[in-house]
Amino acid sequence: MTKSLLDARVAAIRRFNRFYTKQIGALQEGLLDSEFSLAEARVLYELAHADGDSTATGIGTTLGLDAGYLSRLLRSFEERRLMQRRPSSADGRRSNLTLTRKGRNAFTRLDASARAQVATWLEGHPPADQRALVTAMESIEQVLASPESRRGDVELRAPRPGDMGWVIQRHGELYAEEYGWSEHFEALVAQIIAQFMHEHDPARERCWIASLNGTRVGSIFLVKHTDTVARLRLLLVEPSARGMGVGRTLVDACLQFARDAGYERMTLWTNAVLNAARAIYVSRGFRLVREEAHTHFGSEQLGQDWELEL
Amino acid sequence: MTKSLLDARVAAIRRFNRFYTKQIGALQEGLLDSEFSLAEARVLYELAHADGDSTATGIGTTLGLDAGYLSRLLRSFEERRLMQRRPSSADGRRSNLTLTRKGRNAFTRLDASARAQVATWLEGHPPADQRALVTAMESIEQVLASPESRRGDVELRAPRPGDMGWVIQRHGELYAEEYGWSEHFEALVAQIIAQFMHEHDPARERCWIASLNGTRVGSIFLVKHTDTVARLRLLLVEPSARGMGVGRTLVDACLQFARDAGYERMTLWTNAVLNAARAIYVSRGFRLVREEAHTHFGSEQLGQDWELEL
DNA sequence: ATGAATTAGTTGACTTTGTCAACCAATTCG
DNA sequence: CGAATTGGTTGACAAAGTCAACTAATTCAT
Repeated sequence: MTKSLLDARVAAIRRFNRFYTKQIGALQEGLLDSEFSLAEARVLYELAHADGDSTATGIGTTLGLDAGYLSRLLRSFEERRLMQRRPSSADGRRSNLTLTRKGRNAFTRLDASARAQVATWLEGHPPADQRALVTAMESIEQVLASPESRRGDVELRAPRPGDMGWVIQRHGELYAEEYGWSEHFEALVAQIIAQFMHEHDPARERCWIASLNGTRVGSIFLVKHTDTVARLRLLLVEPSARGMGVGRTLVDACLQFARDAGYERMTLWTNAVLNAARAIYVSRGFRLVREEAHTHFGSEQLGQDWELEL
Repeated sequence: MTKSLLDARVAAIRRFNRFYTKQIGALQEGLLDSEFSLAEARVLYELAHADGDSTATGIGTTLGLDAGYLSRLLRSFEERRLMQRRPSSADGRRSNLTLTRKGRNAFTRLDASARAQVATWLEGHPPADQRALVTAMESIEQVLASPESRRGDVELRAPRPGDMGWVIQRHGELYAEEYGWSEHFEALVAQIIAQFMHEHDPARERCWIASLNGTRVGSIFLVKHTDTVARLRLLLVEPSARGMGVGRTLVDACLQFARDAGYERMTLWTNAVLNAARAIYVSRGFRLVREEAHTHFGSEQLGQDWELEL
């Protein structure tokens, strides 16, 4: 990556941090007239959401609080009869922390008022902004969350409004960005999809959209080539979701469906530069049957026909 | 809006706030081994970026700091020879604050190390994630920034890779969401666009994409109906950009182009529910020439043909 | 099995950060 | 002109956070 691009991103992130520091400050003013400080409210939240099996150290590390500070904070909770400690049976040093009924009530009240405050604030923005906001926040969380926790399950589903356009859009953008392909490629994709939407036999032709945590991350189409030969088209996996087996899942869904629909063979056309896709085809038993150079998408490409007996 | 939708959004925002509170905490640990506290660093930033004409109260309100706290903080800056006060000529109560050379140097060092820290952190994420992150952050800022500051200029441009897919996608999503139209509408849009991409005469047919701060916010197409009659199609304005004259700008570009291209008349087909679009057509002199009910998109609609002598 | 190292948690001493009310002096408003 | 407001300072104080030293239970290495 170029230095200037990284610099620009760093600047954008620092700007956002400054901006959101103020934002969070504004939203947390509601705590001022509650009986809890910000740190207390955060701890209370953790206690309420891991009820029974939270320990002081656990809370300390998740919230990044100093052990000493937390210790005093917890003692004050105990003195206010909001929380109880039970010595851990497994480890004599540890205590298990549970909210008392009073503590749970206090949390419920606090939570409700915080929710109401955010709701009021949110209602001051037009619905379209609200949606944009939530989408953007979710995408930030997803990117920054640890790789383990972001491995939500990839789900395959039937297309919904906007999905077909998305497939065209992402094909156009990604192949232009990664391989420099011209607008003729996007035009070809649009042509294929318009044709598919206009008329397809749902019993023998189908499209799947892969989604991860509600975000579109991939697509694949199976269409009829002849009565006995199925054709796989438009396999796409978002860069952000690569290496998670999305492509394999999509191809396997196609194979399964093609077998069930009574096809005897599957064929597909791809290009030699697409290494990741080829690896999947090879692993599923496809064989390369023909290669032909072409320049349909603005540069010299090696088109390939692959086939598989079902 | 339904209650549950608002609730879900509120929950998402609160989750993000908790999440990002930790994130910011982690990123600010770099300050620990500098000579400045977080509050000091923020004030220093403000001083460096409004050099000469910043006042104590101004900084206090932008950063949300208590006047008393800030007063002491500024005195400590003065004692450390980082900053100077000059009494304001306009207002005897005020002082204008300027960083000394030493102060500017200190800021430069601090800024460089903060930037390096963010860069290191950012480089731990794949480029696709970085891009997603920056995009999402910019979109949050844009939504939450004051309405004045977000009125960047709307620009019209020729389509680029992904744009055509985007037009299809947003038509499909928006009309499904706002009017409950079926997938047949997206199919129609895909058909029109596939046709346009496959073959159009750039001298007499054209597409414009409206963009605001680099984000796509609208589209319009002008195609040949007959040699003397132009047809306007696929006028779309993102909800987030409505009320900013995007639609008018797009229609006017079409009218201008059609006149220059030698057309004598312009026609368009729309539906009665689309009030905002109709207002634009009326204001530009279009006349309603025919209405016809249809159910192409899943519900009873009143299709309308409009015309304008150029 | 045992001594060393680590971990969970506490405590005292301390700094930083932030709040509140009272106050002064210059400015603006009616 | 006097009252209200604004920019800024100060004292007193509370909240938030840091650091090092400590105890007791547990784990690890040999």
